Amino acid sequence: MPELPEVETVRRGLNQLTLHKKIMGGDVLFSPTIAYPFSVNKFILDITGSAIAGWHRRGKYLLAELILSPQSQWLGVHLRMTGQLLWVHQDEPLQKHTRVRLYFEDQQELRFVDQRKFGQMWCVASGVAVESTIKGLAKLGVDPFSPLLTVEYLASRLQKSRRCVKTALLDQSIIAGLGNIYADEALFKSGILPTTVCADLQDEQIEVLRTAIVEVLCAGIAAGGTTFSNFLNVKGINGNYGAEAWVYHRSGQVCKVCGNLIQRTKLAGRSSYFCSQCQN
DNA sequence: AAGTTTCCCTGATTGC
DNA sequence: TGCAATCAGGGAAACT
Repeated sequence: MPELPEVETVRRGLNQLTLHKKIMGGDVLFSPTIAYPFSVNKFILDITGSAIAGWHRRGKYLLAELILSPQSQWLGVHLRMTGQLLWVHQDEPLQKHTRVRLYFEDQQELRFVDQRKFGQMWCVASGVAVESTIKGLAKLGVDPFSPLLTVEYLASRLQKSRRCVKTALLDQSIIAGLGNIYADEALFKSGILPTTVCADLQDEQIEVLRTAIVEVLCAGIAAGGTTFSNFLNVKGINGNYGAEAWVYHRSGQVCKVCGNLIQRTKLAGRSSYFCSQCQN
């Protein structure tokens, strides 16, 4: 499940490998992957001939600036649960769940592989704001690495809410980029139970939580993403974060800090892992 | 209106 | 052994 660190890992890889490369054409093997424009043929037509000026990230969205002189447009990608972007030679045998192929010069290819078919791509026409085509972007809250993620901001978003803090952390309209793994890890590092009601959090706890969020995301990026969920970077290499997890996916195993057994509960339909001794 | 549930999907795992 | 039920989860839509 690609979260911010995994998406950031992919972004950096794409910026190393695809910069200034020109799209010569493409094939869509599963049309629902293309969210916009509604015609798959128009999508391929629109992007063909343009060159990649750079990859950006907003939350878990990837945005490539495409230059088709003198115009520039945007290619948006969301990996959702199982999406992968792989930079391969066109002769590379197709992966089982290949959904979209973008052909570049020199027989190179950017391949979108996505087992569960939740991933999406958009081509946003030049002169159009990306948020108006990629609706999810308009709803995103602050980036965890932005100076806008202050204790005051978090307090203002949390203090009125009766939701569990874990559920709030997964809400992309508050903080953009956290998912189930790093939310659990951040709560563990903060010593806060996932079931804690947002409104009950003290300012000191919010400060600890804010710091922990930034720390776990930085650790995830430094490790090149998590090993969970078939995550691969653009070169097809798995990340290293899994072995470092304090609580995620460790129910029944001993807490690395206190030796207690890690527990699991379900909040808003998502598994939450925690240590009832370290978190309270 | 805020908060919860459902849905989309496939492969691995669990249970009878 | 074999098949069916369950689980996994990002985000949007449908619901309460």
